[in-house]
Amino acid sequence: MSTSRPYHHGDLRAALLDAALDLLEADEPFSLRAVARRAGVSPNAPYRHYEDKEALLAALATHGFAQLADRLEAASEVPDMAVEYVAFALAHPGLFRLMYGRPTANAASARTAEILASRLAAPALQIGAWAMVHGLAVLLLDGKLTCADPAQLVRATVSAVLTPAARLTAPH
Amino acid sequence: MSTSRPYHHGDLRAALLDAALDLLEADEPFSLRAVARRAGVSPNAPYRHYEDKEALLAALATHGFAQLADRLEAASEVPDMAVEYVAFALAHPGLFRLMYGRPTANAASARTAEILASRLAAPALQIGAWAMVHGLAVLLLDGKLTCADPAQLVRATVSAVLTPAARLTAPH
DNA sequence: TGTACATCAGTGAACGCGCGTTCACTGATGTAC
DNA sequence: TGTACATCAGTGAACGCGCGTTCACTGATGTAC
Repeated sequence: MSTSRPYHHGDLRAALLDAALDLLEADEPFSLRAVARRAGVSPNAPYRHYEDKEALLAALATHGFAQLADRLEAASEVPDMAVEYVAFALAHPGLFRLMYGRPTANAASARTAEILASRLAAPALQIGAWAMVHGLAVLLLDGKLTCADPAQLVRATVSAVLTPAARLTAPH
Repeated sequence: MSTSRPYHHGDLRAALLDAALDLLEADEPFSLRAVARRAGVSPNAPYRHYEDKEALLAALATHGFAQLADRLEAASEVPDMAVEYVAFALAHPGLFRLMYGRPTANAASARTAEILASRLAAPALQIGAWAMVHGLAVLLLDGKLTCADPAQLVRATVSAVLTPAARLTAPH
């Protein structure tokens, strides 16, 4: 990668993904043109690598879900997973919203749900835990809940609500 | 209100709110122009009644929160409130998203949170309950959870997760 | 090793679109005398 | 009761904008002979 930009980019496909993530991170208005602009490329260069805007969005969502699933998998206990989930949302608000705000990419989200579920016995508990953690994330993102230390809030909430419930259905 | 539309509308302010709600209900792309169109009025007629698009959105959000709070207040038990909350979101997806997806209107949302909270003792429980119910609503709206009978799902989840936890902190 | 040429990955200009908003206007209403 | 006039609530045309996408193109790359 010399300093004088060559005509051919090298790996524009990846660069576009990065640029798009940057854009989401910066909370700037998202558009295909803006992505191209940030990648330092003409407005229609992306069409060499993604069929249309939708295709780029889908790639972003898939990427996001993979990252989230990795973080969740690395956490062994339910409270840690909850903290990771919310931390991911707060660290990448634009990406998180993108991931959940679109009809497709359910295959990508399935792994996330599975991982979360694998730590809890009863199905109703799995759904409840996911919903609660997701609700915390969304309410924090939207400013309906404010909190200086979100991780602490998540731990407190999980231990007040979830752990006793989980205990009731766990084998003793 | 004669059949031949008079030059003066009569109550365009309210009609615009209705048109906007219709538009949200119909899940059509929301714009000030679309609202005016649906109200049968020229593109800039709304400016007689709302300072700008933002002002109309704020009025919609306030209206939505008032309606939601009324429904919650009418429910006396926590599980019923949870069902109402989710039912409202599913019945008015566009409005619900609008309500929560904007920085302002926190005063309007406060009443909702208070009502939800007033039924539970510990603060962590209040937050957890709200988060879980909100999470269920959002996941259902976004198609990440699918369910033939959402009300049943909400009841099952609440009774599996929330009630035991509430019992643990309630005075006996 | 050298050259012809197909292929690939970019450019830059242009399209049509709907948007929020502003402008100058006009028809209807209601109040003062 | 009748009229002049200020005020109000609409109209219709126009603005500048950024968007997604298409078009015809061109510079760079790599392969066949």
